[in-house]
Amino acid sequence: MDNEYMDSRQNESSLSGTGNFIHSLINEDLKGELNKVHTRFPPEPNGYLHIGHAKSICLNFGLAKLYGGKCNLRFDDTNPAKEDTEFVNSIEEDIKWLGFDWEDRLFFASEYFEKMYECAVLLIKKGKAFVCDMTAEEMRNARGTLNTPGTESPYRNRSVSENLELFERMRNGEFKDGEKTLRAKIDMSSSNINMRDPVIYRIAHMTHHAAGDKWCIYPMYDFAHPIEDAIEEITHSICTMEFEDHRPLYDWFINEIDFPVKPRQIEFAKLNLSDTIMGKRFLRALVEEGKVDGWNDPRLITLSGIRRRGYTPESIRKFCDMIGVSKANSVVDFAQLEYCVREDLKDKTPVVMAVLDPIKMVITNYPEDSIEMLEIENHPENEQLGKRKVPFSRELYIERSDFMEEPPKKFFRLSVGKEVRLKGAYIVCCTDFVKDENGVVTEVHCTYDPETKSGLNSSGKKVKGTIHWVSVPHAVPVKAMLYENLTIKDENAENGYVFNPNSLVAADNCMCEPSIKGARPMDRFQFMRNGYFCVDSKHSTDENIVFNRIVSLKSSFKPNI
RNA sequence: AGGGUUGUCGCCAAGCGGUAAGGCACAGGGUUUUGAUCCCUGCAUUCGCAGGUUCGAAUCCUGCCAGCCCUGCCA
Repeated sequence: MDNEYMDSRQNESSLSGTGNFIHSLINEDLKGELNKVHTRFPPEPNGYLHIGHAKSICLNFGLAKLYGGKCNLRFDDTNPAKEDTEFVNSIEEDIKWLGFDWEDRLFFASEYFEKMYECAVLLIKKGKAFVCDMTAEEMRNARGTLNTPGTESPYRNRSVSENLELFERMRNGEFKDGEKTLRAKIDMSSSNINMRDPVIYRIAHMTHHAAGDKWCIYPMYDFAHPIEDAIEEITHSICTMEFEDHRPLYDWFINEIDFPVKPRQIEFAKLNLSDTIMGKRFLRALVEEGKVDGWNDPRLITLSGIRRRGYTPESIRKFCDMIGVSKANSVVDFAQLEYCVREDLKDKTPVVMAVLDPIKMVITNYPEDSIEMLEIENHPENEQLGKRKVPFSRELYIERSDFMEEPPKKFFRLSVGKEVRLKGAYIVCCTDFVKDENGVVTEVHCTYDPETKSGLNSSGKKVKGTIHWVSVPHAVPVKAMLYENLTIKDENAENGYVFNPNSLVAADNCMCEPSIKGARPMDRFQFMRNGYFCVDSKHSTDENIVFNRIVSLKSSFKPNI
């Protein structure tokens, strides 16, 4: 490696802040024989990607970028029972959306089946693998336990030629599923159960999503993965902690098959998010029971769900960057993810006024038929976002929560006798209000001060609160989907959580200023004081716009004090 | 006859024998026509616990303790 390369690498490294333990390992490797970094993201196409996968994607592609190397996308499709082309498509889409590019390096483990078969034959010839006739149950019983050694298979000492013949017959479909397996011959008394003569090939008469019916024997992960890595000349094979015990096996195959390049497996802790379940089984159940709106329900932490919710790829990358990489199993606070979207959205998202829970405000001293078109900036700081005209009239919708009959101290909004500014318009003073027979406030009456017009305030009046509003005759009704945690804690539940039936609240009467007309799916807005919203890509139409709340705004307002 | 691995602030996380970075959260204060943003300020005399080595230990040694993973023909 030349010095120039080293220098640029270190500069990049220092730019990205403090490193993690994987950087240290790679740096050490680079001081030795190794002169390149080549990683891979190897999903099994058996489901949808979630934010935990994003961590791995950012790690693998990020490492490649940092070290001027490459990262492959490889589908680890060695088990036809679980895999489907539908998932390879969604996975590719999710990775692209996240902003990563595998260029021309899209691979499938199934492309290597012939090579893997040859490797198995090689092991047999070396006397390091044998065909076993034990049933799954027999094998389980012979495996021993965590505290006791296993016992050797009675078929362990078959001759090389018999093993060769039997293995070929396995491939030719002469045996039924489960009738025979190919096993590595290692050590039945190893304290590492993965080393107790693990199965490396099983029989499965099944159509493979990519290979079709070409094969009826399929390699196991432990055997296939090191071979896949070696074929692609992966230098650092990064996986999650639960594979730590498999590393000796990984190395065993690499050494026995004697690949010229020796990829190194490194394990890191997978992501856990507070109050969130990543498990496929849990998610699948919600989808199948119809409790959520498909795999891309905006409450789900699948990448497709999070995307539909309105999270940006930048925010996910920032998040993955921020949480770091270590071996300690940990739970990241969801607030950290929310911080990342707000951070990404705050400077580039136009602000509009929308009232989630409207009550009518009547400005009693404002002329009946008058309409003013007020010019309001689209963003308080980012002038590039321009301005827009917003109609103002005698009757407005305001947020129900912006009026209180009996306000607590430090309530900066409306109550009788109190003043607020209507954003971009006038300061109004509440004079009285109307209640229905149930005691529910239905209307708030105010008077406005013409001297206080936005930008032209000659009254010298200052007011503590500014609220948003929408002109009644111009209001565009929209639907706003407000989300809470998908799950709630329940000690009796299998994984400590159950579905939260209140995780979705639809604000059906949401009233929006007319500039919202024409909003397209995936357009994002800040609804002033209410949070960031994104036009739903599934249900929104030109006539009936549906919004998902991505995240609320932070608030230091403490009611009830 | 178990093995592997982890333990640094409420939550992430640097730290690699020279006297505890940073972010999130939280709390105060300032600016503000979003109770937002922005800007200050505060937030671990201590690193799972107990010993030891050392002038000096979160870092090295010994012994405990706790969490997580492993007995699929899943990945």
